[in-house]
Amino acid sequence: MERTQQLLQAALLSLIKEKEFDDISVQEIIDRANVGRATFYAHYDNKEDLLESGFEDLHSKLKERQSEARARKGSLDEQLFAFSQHLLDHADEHRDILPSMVSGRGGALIQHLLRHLLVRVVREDVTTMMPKAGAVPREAIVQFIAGGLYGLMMWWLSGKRRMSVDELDRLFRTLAIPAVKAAAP
Amino acid sequence: MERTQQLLQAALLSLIKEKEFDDISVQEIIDRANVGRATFYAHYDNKEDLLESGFEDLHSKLKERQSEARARKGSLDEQLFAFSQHLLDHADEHRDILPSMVSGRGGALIQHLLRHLLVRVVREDVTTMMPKAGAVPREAIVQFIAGGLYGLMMWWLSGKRRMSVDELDRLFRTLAIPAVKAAAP
Amino acid sequence: MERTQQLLQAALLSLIKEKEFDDISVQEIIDRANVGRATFYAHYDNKEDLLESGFEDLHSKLKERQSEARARKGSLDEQLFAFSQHLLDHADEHRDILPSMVSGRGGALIQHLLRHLLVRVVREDVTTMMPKAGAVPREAIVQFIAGGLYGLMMWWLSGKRRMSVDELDRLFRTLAIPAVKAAAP
Amino acid sequence: MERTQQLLQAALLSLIKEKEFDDISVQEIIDRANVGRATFYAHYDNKEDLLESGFEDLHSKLKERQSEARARKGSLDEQLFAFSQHLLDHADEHRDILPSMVSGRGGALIQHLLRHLLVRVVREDVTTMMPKAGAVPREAIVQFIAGGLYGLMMWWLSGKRRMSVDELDRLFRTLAIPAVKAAAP
DNA sequence: TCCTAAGCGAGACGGTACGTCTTGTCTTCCA
DNA sequence: TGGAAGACAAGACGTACCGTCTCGCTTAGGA
Repeated sequence: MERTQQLLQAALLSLIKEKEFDDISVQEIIDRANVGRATFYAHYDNKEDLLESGFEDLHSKLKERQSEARARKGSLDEQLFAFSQHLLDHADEHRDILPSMVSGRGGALIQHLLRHLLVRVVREDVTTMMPKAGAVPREAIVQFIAGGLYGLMMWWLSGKRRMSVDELDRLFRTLAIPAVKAAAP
Repeated sequence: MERTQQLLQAALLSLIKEKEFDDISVQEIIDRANVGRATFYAHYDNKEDLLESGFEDLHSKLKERQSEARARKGSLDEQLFAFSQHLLDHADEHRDILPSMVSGRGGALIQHLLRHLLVRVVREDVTTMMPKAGAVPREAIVQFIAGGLYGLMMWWLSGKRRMSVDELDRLFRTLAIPAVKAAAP
Repeated sequence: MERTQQLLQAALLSLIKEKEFDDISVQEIIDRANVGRATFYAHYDNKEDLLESGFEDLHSKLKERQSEARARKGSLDEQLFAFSQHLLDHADEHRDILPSMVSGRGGALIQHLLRHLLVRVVREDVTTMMPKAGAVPREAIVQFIAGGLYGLMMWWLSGKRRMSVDELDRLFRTLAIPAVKAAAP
Repeated sequence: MERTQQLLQAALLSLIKEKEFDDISVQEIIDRANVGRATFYAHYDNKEDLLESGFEDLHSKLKERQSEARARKGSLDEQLFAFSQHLLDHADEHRDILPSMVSGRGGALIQHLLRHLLVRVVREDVTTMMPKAGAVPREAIVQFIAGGLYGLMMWWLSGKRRMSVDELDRLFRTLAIPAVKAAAP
């Protein structure tokens, strides 16, 4: 990745920890990244585009780990949703982005992108693990599970009570695996 | 509800079918509603506030129907998530808002509000039907189910293939009820 | 004249005494005038337009005095170029704009506008005083005299040696009146 | 003169016939000249500098012809302003630059440079022909005559009616020589 | 013949101003 | 007296251009 793009990504990330995404201006981003305005627009269409590209990078990283996990042996239940550990770890690390996400005003886009990311990751998992469709369309399962996981994550991250990554992972599997089994026996 | 507020709500609704929420300016809303600028700001803080108030109204309506449904006898499975029919009906009616929602740019806030609405509705249901918490925190179930329903709805509404309200309702229950049962036996 | 326009005119005038016209940004003008950016552009196309409007106002004022002067009796020589006194007085008052005019960079436009102003004023005078054209086209006389006056003024204003308005006026008439007489006997 | 400088001069000249000077960007100049950006700035400070250098070259050329003309015998009236023929010829050749000069916006700088050129040329002439100052300061005469000539030229060049170089030259002398005589008998 | 150095094209970059747009406040004026 | 009309200050937006800078490529002269 280019130096400039890294600088911009980092600047946005650091700003997002301070205020809502909508309240961040392009000027602030480029000031913090020490980058010219034109340069910013040479790389990204607007700040939304910059944010999106960050999620894109995360997606690539997750996808990679996913294949690695699948390469390792294990029971079906273990292989299913093997990405969740890495994902939740990552989320845990970036907990301080949370304030920017809870509010509907500035966080809406971030939430949308996160959900979109989850859908794609879950889809890749479900597609691989359950090659043939059952009574319930596979995409319906994907959307349900991804949505459920998203709900859990938002609740977990914004919860006052501290819950470990493992605990949440277990919760997720407790809820998700029966749903999958019921839909595709 | 006041005449002015109705005019504004209607104007926004009609505009939302034409373009994304973010691309709608206050000026356009008040022009279409034949309302003065100052009057708009007398009733709402900003256009987000106006949008939110629409969801608030919807919530009240759903809540009402929910209690009615619960008053009627029926199996536990029938009583659980009894709101889904009404909700999906409503969504089906407003299918034309969809284009405004799929895009991340302008639809993010609408999506956020819809999800928030679902969480509250599901929470009311789960709280009533399952008074005591089990191994899985009740709120986790709520968030998982609401998120899953949200995912299903987005998929259903934007799907090319036309699927009836009943069909989707059945899908939802197939996926959700096993999850709940697994979490709170 | 509107309050806003006056504020903007005054702000520009005051800035022009500090730096060259080209180095003044719209932002500086509106800051000093305590006016919003949009308001500026509602009244003027750009800063050049604002500058031009100032010269337009000056032209109106000069034209008025010109008719008054012509109403009074006097020899032909006295009536010819009767505006010069007022004009030079005005220029003398705004001597501090000079630094902005000498440089070719920022002053070019101001000089152009001043010359244009002189042409119009001289034309009105010559047209009135010499109704019928001679061997030399009347417009040629106008352009020659206006250009000459312009040259004299620039020299006078930027001259180190202080010369009174009256002295310059006499110089101008010494040079201009023979030229006119030679062209239109 | 270096090849690069010639290319740049030519590019600017050709562009100036198409649009106003202010609307020409450095990028356009170097594109047309097939020259790198850095190379441009190695030779000139900015596009104004490039334009100015063109006038500088013209000045040298005129000065040369001026001395030649003075070397030839002739009446005083013939020797005075002997440069005018060559100057007007040159202007006539470059008539197509005119549109760029009439507008105040982009033409202001060109006009300024032209006037500056005329002042210098006239000054050299007057200084040589009238060594001792009279009642009217010699510089005042220079400025008046140069300004007048400038006015005449602008009128001539932008006039719809086609007038020959000789005709204009005669007009100029008709107006200028009496003025000089009146000032310095 | 090789090698260094200068001159140049290409173009990325930080910076700045532009003119447009929308926001939320405030004032005016009409019904 | 309430609300439509709209003027306004504030400020972000995306675009355009500037002048600086760093790359390689080319080309010519000296070793």
